[in-house]
Amino acid sequence: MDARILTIGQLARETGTKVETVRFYEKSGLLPAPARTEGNYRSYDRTHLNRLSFIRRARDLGFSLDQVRALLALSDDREQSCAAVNAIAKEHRAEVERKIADLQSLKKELDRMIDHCGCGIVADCRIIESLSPDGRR
Amino acid sequence: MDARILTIGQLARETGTKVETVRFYEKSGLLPAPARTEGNYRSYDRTHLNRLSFIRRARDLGFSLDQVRALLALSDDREQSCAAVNAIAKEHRAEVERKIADLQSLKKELDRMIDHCGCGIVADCRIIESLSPDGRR
DNA sequence: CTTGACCCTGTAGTGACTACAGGGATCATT
DNA sequence: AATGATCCCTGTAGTCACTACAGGGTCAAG
Repeated sequence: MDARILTIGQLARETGTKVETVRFYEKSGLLPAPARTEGNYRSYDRTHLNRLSFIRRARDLGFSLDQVRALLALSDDREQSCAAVNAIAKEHRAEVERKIADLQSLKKELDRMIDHCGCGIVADCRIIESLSPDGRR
Repeated sequence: MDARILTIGQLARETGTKVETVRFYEKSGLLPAPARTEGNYRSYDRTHLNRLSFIRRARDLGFSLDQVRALLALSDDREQSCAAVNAIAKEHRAEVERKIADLQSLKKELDRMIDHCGCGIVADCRIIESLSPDGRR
């Protein structure tokens, strides 16, 4: 067992996290509260480092904190079927796909607005016009 | 001038907005505070209806409230050049493009994870593995 | 001892809403 | 006039995932 002990600042730096965020995760129940030094400093070991890395990785992939929470619980039970893991990941992927579709549709509308803007004065502005009810203001 | 007067509920329904959101926009300074009835109900006219429609439309297109605020100010000055309007819209479009690219990259990673998941038990789960530091837990 | 960096807890803010709570107003019906 | 349903009011707090202080303590090096 790696006996390396880390302060919160060290843990944060190693995982590309802010100190405040680490404390937030602890408060949120995602990261277990660590032992403390005599000076009341948090004292992290490799277990915490691994867990925080997992959390950050999942967050970077856009999983919500609740999804991360569920994934962590699942990953703690190694004999469990990974069907639930799969389901979470697939639902998340579906959501990402929806967001992409929404944004692409949105971009098309913005393209239309911008490409039709002759850019003279506001009174003749096609962007303002298309934001206005009935294109009449 | 259309003399039609609307309550907040009517205004909200006509613009697909929640009553609370209308009050929020008023508090945020986006929508001017309307006259009041003797019973202290808000009393909206067509000007407000037009303005709220503009706000909703811009919000639907993903403009931030500050961007909407700027667009409203620009649209109130009809002799002004619409270069500033154009700039706001283009910046927003660029942001949407960035988001799309991010999400597409993210989706690729999720695809990779999910497609490699044999889905047996957690100990062999490729999703959990790819979330874990060094793929070793 | 001093200094600078880090740590602690608690609180509040971000952006854009959203949801109460408690109480008043309005309208239609009886 | 009473009643019930619906709407309105203000104020407060919550959502999500952080983020940024404020005020004070700890640690290590000089």
